[in-house]
Amino acid sequence: MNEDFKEILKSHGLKVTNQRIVVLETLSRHKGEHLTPEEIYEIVKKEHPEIGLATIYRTIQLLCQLDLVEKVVLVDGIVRYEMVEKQKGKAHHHHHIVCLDCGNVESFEDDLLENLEDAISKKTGFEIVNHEVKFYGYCNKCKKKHIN
Amino acid sequence: MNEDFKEILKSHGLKVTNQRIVVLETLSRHKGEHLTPEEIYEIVKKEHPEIGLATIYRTIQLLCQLDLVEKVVLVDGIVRYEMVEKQKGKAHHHHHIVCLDCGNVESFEDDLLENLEDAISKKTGFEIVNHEVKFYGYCNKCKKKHIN
DNA sequence: TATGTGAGTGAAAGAAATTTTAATTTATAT
DNA sequence: ATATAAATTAAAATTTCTTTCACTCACATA
Repeated sequence: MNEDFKEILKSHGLKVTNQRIVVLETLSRHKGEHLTPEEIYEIVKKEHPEIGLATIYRTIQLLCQLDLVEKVVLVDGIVRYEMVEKQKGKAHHHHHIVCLDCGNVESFEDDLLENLEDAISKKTGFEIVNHEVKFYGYCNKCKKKHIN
Repeated sequence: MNEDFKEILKSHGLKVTNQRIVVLETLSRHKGEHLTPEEIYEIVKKEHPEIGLATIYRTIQLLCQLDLVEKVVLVDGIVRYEMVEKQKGKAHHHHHIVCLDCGNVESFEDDLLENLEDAISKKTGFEIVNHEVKFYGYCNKCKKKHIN
């Protein structure tokens, strides 16, 4: 999986640097979480204080372009990143559900909307290539607090 | 409709200031558009150069809290605002379709997802209060360019 | 295995977007 | 009319992200 990454970099004519490996490994150790660039920086800094914030920004941008990492922007406007989990080399479609109280972001899978694209496409004349769904609500923990 | 706004402000214990009226009227004259704070500022400045950018920011935040204006954040991370169009006092649910080429944002109505909330709710344990759907693609104009 | 070259990096400066501060003005209740 | 609390202005500060530039390192080639 680390070797795969090296291959991906090479096949794009990019250099295999320690910084890139460290950032990807960090995100890999935090699968399912949605981290801000600053948070990624703080985690990386513990083991590699020599890696600068600018490199974190450049690297996550690169990882996004390589489709290894996904950028997530919620209504709060805060930019977060999450590791793309691939199955058989293909990333599966997933969406986000956000707790309005604790801010926790969970992912869930969904194929229900694929056929909706056609309908919207006909209606609007757009050629649709992607879609994004976010649900906002209260998670199990916060739901209880919320009632009181 | 202007009077309505004054009433809303008063009923929330807020003062009816010229700046607030100007900002709301400006957004009202640009229904269906999705403007950045800076764009709103530029439009307002033409008629009212004395109104500062900070006031624009504060006012649109206020208008959001009053549910008169909706904040829209796309994957580009740029924050835009649009006037909420109400029918019989109730805002109807709508979503966005974004052209990846020209950046144009269109709104469209949708009630197809209402029942989806229940399904997702059961699946995740979240109490869902809202959802947001964005489609990304190429609009009619750009579609043609895109093929070539 | 040594070496040249350009891609990548780090630190700092720079931008861009938004918020805060503090002095002043204004809406509105009395 | 006047007091006063809220709102505004302009500037400074903050936050978030990007660019610059000198330096370093990965790696293709010899």
